[in-house]
Amino acid sequence: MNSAERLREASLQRRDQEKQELRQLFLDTAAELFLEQGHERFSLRQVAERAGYSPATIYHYFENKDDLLSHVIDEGYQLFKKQFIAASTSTTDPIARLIALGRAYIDFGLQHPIYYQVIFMRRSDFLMRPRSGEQQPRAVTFQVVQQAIQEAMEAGLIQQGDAETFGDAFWAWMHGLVALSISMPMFTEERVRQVHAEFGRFLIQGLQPAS
Amino acid sequence: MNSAERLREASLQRRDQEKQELRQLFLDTAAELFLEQGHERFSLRQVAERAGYSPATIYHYFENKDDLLSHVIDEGYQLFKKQFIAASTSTTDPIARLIALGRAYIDFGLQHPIYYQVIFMRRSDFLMRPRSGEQQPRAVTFQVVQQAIQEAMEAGLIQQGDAETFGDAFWAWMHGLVALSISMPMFTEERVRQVHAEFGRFLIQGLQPAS
DNA sequence: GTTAAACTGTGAACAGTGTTTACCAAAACA
DNA sequence: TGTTTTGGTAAACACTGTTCACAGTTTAAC
Repeated sequence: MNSAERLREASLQRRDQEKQELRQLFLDTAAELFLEQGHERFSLRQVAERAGYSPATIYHYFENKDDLLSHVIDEGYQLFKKQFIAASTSTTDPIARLIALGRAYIDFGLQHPIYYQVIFMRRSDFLMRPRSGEQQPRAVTFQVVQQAIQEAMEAGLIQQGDAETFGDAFWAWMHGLVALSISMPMFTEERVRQVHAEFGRFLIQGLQPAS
Repeated sequence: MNSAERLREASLQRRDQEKQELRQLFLDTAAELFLEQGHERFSLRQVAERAGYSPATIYHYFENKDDLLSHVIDEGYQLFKKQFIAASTSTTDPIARLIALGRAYIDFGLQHPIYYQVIFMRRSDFLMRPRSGEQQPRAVTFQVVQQAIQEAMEAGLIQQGDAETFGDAFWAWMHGLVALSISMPMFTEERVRQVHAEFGRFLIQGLQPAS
């Protein structure tokens, strides 16, 4: 490889990096604006203005508004995934794991309501249509839950039954709490935690195997 | 009252009725369009066009888009209320009543997803801010639930506890099922009913008083 | 009966939105 | 040195909710 070729390659690389940097700038600005304004007010033109570019420029880096938004949402989902997986690996006891998963789920919803809202309430289609070869979210969020349930059943810690149905029930219960807290101002964080704690007992009690 | 006065009054009445009729036309057209297009696409200008009037005319009958929409939502809420109250009065047994209320709640959500979505997921503020002297929705939907819970507790049918917390848990559970079915296509009506039926048993079991 | 006031509806405009297209300057290539 | 590709943009299009000045009509007052 001669000098001219090396120069050419370096130039290409630099250009490519600059392109990636601008793309990242749009992504960061979009995420910032999205978390500031929420899903409803989030506007492409505002992203462009804040980033210091014309609205049309964004279309050279993203297909359209949905495309840009889906990447922002993905950041939120990765955050959720990380916290959820961390809770899953925090213990080996199936029951303790289920409790930890429930807590992690609710924690995420309460700490990142805007992300939660868009991921699980408004634009769930972004998660349902698998992106970049990944599996569906149901896989990661509820494979882990279902696995814990399965283990608990096999260990005789809870009643026998269909693990998938149990998993969906688990999801519905957690989602109900978080979604209500987001939609209804009266449903404060404190209230959610109290209902969750108090009623979790009855659930566990009802799930105990007949002795 | 002489002839001239009577004529004047009749004329006034006619004008007033025409005004009410046009207002109702806007309301009907809006409800129709809303149920057709959903909350996101619902547009004032489309309502105007379909009703055969200029967009500006609507502003003589409603404050703004939100005002018009809130009246549409109210129709949906009245429907919900009717079905919910009907379920409540269908039996005197507290446990049976709770089960009937749960079923009615889920039925409404599955049969009127667009109304449910806007009432309980997107624009809950419309219900929270009391309109036309009515009480808050929490009152009607969950007074009835709380009452049944209270009765069940007093009759010794379920464990003692805070009826409000029990009511919120009931709500969260039902809302979780319905909200997931609306957000996640995989959560079919069939699946919701199955999870509801299967898991209701465990809930009831867990709530049974220690014997 | 004439005049003034109130009512009813509208066209046009404003400030937004997402998106497309033609164009321009600068860089890369031949 | 042309020539071609690239990165960015202004302008336009088709929408949105909302406001406002302005008509035509109906009512009220003198």
